[in-house]
Amino acid sequence: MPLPRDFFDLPTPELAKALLGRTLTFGPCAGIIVETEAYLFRDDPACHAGRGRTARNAAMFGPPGDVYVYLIYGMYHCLNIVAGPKGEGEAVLIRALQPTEGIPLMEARRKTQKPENLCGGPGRLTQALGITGALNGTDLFDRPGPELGIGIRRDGIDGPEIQSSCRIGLSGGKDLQLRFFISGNRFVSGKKVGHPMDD
DNA sequence: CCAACGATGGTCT
DNA sequence: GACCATCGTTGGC
Repeated sequence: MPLPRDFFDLPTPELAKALLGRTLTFGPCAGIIVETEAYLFRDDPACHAGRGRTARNAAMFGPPGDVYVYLIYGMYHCLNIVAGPKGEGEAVLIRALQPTEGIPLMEARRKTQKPENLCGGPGRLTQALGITGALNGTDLFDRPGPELGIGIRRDGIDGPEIQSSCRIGLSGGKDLQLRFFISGNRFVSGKKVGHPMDD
């Protein structure tokens, strides 16, 4: 079952937690979301939308459930789900998946067979699923076909135990506890930072 | 195991 | 020209 449109109306940090344990699909590949980060419009120096709308971040100002994809370090794409009230410019970064479907294709794209390295990181999971900037500004609901396009299903891990920590790879906003992940899941990235506080 | 570093290109000042 | 919401490799322990 795809998640309903109003599922994405939760406050952004709540949505970041609610997405954990759900299944992200793209084409023949799928995985369970095990790690996310929230980016807020207010008082968040790391948020791309924080200093106004530009060509790059325009998709962040769309309605919740839209997709925001950007290129980082000239070679990797990062996948976000737009959140918050429309126009606020908030989003949830998808940081890691537990691969469940289309694993041979992921292995070919990632050039590795090590399960933790297929989707364990924001750049890795987009590479494994074949997600590029072409998806920027699309949404999770209007699909070209039943098994095409990007979507999020309800099935996966029920009632996961969630932990939080500071976010990864930032210069500003390090004090905010806006990274969320499923406790003990081996596919979570950045285990160095995994010193969390409970939720 | 882990720290350091370079690749690589779009975006913004 | 500086800055990245990253990752793979390298070289040390």
